[in-house]
Amino acid sequence: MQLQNAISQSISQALEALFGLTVDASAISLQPTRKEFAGSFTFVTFPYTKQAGKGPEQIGEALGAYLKEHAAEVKNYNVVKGFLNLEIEEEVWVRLFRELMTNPSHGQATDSGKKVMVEYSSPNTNKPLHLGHLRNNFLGYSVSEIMKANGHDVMKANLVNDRGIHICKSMLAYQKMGNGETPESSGIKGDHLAGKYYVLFDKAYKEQIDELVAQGMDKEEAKKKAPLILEAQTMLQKWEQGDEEVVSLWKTMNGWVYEGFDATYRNIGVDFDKFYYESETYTLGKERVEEGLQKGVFFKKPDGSVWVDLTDEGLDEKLLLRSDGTSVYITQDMGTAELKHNDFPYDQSIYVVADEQNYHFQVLKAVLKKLGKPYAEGIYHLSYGMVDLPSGKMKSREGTVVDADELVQEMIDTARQQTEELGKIEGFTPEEATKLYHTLAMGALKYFLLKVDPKKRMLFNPQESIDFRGNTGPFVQYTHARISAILRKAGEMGIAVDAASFSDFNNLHEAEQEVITLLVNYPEVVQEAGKLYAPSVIANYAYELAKAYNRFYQEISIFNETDEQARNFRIALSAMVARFVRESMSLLGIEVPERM
RNA sequence: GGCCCUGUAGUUCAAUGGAUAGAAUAGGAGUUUCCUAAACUCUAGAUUCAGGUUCGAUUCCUGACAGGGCCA
Repeated sequence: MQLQNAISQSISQALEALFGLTVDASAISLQPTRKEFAGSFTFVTFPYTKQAGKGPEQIGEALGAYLKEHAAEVKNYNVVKGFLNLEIEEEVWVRLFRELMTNPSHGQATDSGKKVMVEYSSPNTNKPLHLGHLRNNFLGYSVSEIMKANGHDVMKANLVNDRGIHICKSMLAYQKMGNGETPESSGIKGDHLAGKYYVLFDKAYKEQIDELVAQGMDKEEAKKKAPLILEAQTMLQKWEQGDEEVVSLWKTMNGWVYEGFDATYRNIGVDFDKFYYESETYTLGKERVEEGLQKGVFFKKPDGSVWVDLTDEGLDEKLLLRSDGTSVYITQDMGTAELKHNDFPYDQSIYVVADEQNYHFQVLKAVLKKLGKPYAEGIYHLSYGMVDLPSGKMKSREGTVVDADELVQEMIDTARQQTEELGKIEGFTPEEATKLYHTLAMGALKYFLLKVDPKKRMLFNPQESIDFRGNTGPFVQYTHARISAILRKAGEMGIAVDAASFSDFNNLHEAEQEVITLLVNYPEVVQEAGKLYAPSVIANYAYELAKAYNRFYQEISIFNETDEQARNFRIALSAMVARFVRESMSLLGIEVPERM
């Protein structure tokens, strides 16, 4: 921000004037002053002791005195050990506040000219979404919004895994046991219906295995020889040959699943600009293999399989094409990377995929680099950890999966219950109340999943995690609702929110100054979040802002203030907090209510 | 066996190499003639271990230990 730059400049000049040191202003780092000391910015003198030939405290004192004298922004200073704390003139804060008030694009970067593709969600069409998918979806959506705020042109893509043996399993079970059941006839949401048959398949398959083992067959062999799995494999072959009956069933069942996914996506508030289907892309990539062979960067083994040697990158040799000419996952991904780049010539391609695929993406990037693809450099794997339950890892086969739709519904029920207990729905129409419960439920859930560093495995405890107090989404939402009440009242009183209404105001409370500092900092936070692909940075910011405001709200009265300018300023300050709470939360995909 | 990720209060999470390691929750004590107490204030409590680099290490490096993942 400008203020920091100005101070860095002054420090640079001071170092030159006092000690004859030439230090570029951009190399001078300022940090926010810790709460227990007076001041807003802190300059650390230790790194300059040798060059200056003075002790840290001496340097601090000399710099502080010089800055107080020469830098208009600096009101006062104090030196603790080697830390120079600088206090800023109050009118500087008020001026900065007025500037951001009248700047509608504070926090929205100008067009960067860069294209960024974000692939996320990417579900299988054989079962409904679960808690892990929610982390993925929220991350993908939020990172997309953060990239937009950083001025990039963003395309959100979803690569649907709609083919393969897992779908055939559901289809086969449906053929055998479905009796023509449909989402309409059963009242079961399409994706859940497909999931039901996937589970049925697995159960029957297991029984067959047990039977074979009981007859004396080795377990591994039984897994391969069970009639059901053989049938499923036959079905996959038929699908690949375009068998009419199989393809028709596949289309029908996938159609149900898409309707189900659509409903879930709408409910959780995520969307996509483009869908890719693996059924359309799974044959791609073989041309890339051919290209690599011609360029001599891939090699063929005697059995005809194609490999790439990545040992120079610290990776292994990797299979790219089987000896029978069929492709593997990495082959397909090479193809889709090219396809995506043709569709949308990205500078950066972000893949939001779980961390079990870390190695896979290292390989993908390395292989594309070997092929000399310029877009390889822009590939970034946004890797995230599993969501664990208190009982351990989620396992679909053991029925310990937290279903996304059910979880959202539970959150909504909890929101309703809590709101009713607190007696907060007075004056709400039923529609407004329903909307509020949804907003709160999604706020709690999204915030909970996004406030944590994506890399980390996280624990989801259904009892403890659904909290509406403390460092949570609803806490931030509550702050917005409180401010909205203030703004409504100000409106009724005919007080307009504008900078002119407090033109002579200058006397800031500490709590007010803290809030302004946070507001002024918002664009940097957005930048930081973009650089790190980290919604958690935004979540922390929103929390800090809400917390700082609540302190102000508690300590300082607005409408009892007799000084009109001070009152107007506080209303304006409140309005700006509401604005940036709203903006930062929207980067997380979270809505904020007017009342709650 | 090789490679990758993660180890911080009882618990769930923070901390561009900087000060006395922050929050939340659970525990203890308070705040309502006043704009929404889903709030605020106070209190107690933690860096897995051993080396190294540095004026300074939760952070960087090496090695253990623990948890998780990937590749055969």
